[in-house]
Amino acid sequence: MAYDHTAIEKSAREKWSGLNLYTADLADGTREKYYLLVEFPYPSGDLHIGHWYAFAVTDIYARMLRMRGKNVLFPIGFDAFGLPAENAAIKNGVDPKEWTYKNIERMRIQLASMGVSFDWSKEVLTCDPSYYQWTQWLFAKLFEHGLAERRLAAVKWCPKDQTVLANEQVIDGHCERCGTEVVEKRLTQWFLKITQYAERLLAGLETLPWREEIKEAQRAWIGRSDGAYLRFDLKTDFQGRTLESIKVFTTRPDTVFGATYVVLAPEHPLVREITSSKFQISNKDQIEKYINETEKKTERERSENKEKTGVKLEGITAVNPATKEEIPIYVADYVLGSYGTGAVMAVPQHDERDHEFAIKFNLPIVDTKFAEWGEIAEMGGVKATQYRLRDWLVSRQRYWGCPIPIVYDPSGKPHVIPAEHLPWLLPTDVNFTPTGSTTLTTGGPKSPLASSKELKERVTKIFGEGWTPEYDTLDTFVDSSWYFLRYLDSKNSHSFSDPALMQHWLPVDRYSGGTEHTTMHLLYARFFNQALYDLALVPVAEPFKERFNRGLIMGLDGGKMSKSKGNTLNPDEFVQKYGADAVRIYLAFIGPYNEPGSYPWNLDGVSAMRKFLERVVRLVEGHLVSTQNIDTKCPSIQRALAHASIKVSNDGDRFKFNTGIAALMSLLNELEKEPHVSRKTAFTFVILLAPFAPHLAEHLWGQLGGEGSIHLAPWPAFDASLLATDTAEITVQVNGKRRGSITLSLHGTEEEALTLAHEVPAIRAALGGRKPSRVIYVVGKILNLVV
RNA sequence: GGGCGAGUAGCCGAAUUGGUACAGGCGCAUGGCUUAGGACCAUGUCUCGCAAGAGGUGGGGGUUCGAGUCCCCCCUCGCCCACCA
Repeated sequence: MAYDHTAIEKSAREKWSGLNLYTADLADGTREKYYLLVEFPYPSGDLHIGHWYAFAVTDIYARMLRMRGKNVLFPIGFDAFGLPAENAAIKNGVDPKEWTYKNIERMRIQLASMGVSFDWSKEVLTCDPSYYQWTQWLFAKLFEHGLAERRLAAVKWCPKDQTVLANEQVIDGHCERCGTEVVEKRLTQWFLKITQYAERLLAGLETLPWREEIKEAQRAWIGRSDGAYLRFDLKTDFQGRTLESIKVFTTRPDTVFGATYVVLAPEHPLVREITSSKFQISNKDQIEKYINETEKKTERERSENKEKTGVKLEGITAVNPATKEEIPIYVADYVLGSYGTGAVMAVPQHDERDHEFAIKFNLPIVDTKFAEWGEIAEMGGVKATQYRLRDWLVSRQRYWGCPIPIVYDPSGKPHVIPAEHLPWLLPTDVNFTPTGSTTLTTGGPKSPLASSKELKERVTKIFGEGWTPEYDTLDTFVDSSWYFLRYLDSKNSHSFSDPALMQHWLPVDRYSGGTEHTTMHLLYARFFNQALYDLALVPVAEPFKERFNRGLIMGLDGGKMSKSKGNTLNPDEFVQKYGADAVRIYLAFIGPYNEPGSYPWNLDGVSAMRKFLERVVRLVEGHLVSTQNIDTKCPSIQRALAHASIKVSNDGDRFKFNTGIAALMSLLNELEKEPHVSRKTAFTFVILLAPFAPHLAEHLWGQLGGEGSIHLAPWPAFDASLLATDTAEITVQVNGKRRGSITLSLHGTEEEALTLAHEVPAIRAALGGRKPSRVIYVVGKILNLVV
């Protein structure tokens, strides 16, 4: 058999490992730099088709750019902290660290089987102290500048994973990781103040050449709303302390005349104050009961049950600042405590939700005039902007994560752990099982780290008696918010990254990743970098110039691959049968990589790619005997080669590998028709194929007598003039209908085109002797005669 | 419910700026080569028509000499957000 892929791939990989082909020289400023980044994997220990799609296809571009003379940085690492390691520990009693490093070891080998040209010399492992030392250092910087803050807040809690979650990790009221319904808890937790950057994150999008849908998804997530604050004075008939007013946020201050009641969220501090005080509210019990009921509800129940509920505060009213009328105040859970001021003015005439509530509670719905801004300002209205974005909750009550570099003094005040004590090591003497029991904080759950004796002793020893550790670890999204900075200088023990290298290599030129990270990792990383930029720690505010979201490979049934559906496919099976190169080409050919569509796996498709490669082998081997370069003078072959070279290159730039491969197939079809294909032509073809099928191309290169590795060979350069022909076939239309064509010099005039057109019988017939009233002539393309 | 994207052949998909719609592949058909073939090679493959020709990019309208591409309305699917005032 001419194409023994197993042997060919093995020997190609051996050759590469000896040549150190893919190590980027970051200090080399002589060639144009290109930082190609792909989201690093979690070391689950199992390489699936999704990984192939992510890495093998992106690799095509890395290889192509290298051959095109760019200084390419294509690094890889592992996002190695996270729950699965810990769950394995709980379930099987293995050490999370051991579990993780073993998986990494396995995945390195699996990744190598793809023939991906990663630069392993810059590998980062987020779980390694040499890495998380700097995660901690950066966190400390954010803390010092007021961008990390510990505060009591209503947070989302996953009962199964026994940890809090960031807003972004709650999907439809369920835990993003395990799908368990989340509950709300009031806990003191660490937050990164991403909301301070809402405006910057929006503005930055305008500077980026990303697909509109990615930008739009981020804009929607940030959720900017422009409106105003208005004050509704309270009218009370009780003695003692006076509550002056309720501040509401509205995007429609002009509808204030129609506000017929005011609603407070059950979490609104005023509600507590009113019910717990001596105020003369006649239905305190009822209100308290309602608040308790609301607290018991999950987020989902609260939003899914659209039936409006609420309780009126009896004995207290508000004054509409526009009409000066006294209006009732309600507590209702359709108003959220975490957005705006937690209080709204209800305008049933203009707001659907208010309308529904008004109907149910029999409140007036009045048609009103609209207020001018001048009037609103006179009422004390102040323009305001609100965001849907919430601060990023980064505390996790889990073991296998980066320890938060904080200690508490005897009074409970948090202090950053000084840099000299970093890395602040994750203790090993812990009970991994999260207990969920309450602790010293505020009725919060207990983190696994709280079971470590060593950690407590460490703190006492360094900071003194009465000092206590922070027991939570950081959300793993913090780890991955800066890993691409570390790639540039992964061994540096004095700094998180080298300023000069960052200056040269940032921003990342192209970032390839999954759609699911649009409002998580991609947003976090942008925020993190903007913050570091403001602290003069990184040279660019926007870390990623281009962003490409890839699609999804579906199962044979067209559905999303999942173990429960039993429609998963094992890439190893196909690699064994058809070879890694065929699998790579298949994935690249399955659809446009620059559009996040979903592409069903097709068994015939993989074998078709294998056949294509076999034809390539036959072409090359069949012409090995020829030492002459007979066809290199043949203009049609030269044009075909030039065309393919330019097409493959351009399509690569657009991440359209499907059409690039189609161009190679067309080229092969043409070459197969030639009676004689020279060695030089075969060389060219194999070089064009190299980014796609790196192993086979390496093999054929050797057979043809190529020196060294094909992956160091320069991309074939063709003069664009080769493609420029003197003449072109021009479509001739009569009244917009195609009636024939003429062949004409590109320098030909409209008169010449007309003369030639009149010589074509079909065109003459269509004209029927009439003289065109209008002639549209587009050089090299079309001649349209309007009669 | 709102936002964004998409809809092209039996299937996956091509179509730089508005300029010959369907490249490439799959599948299918016919023929060749074969003891045989699920291998390989050749040819064909949007629809109607013997042909000349006519029609055709989810449906309807519009702009234009010319629309898959631009504009308006509708339908379907996908993704994101969703009681965010």
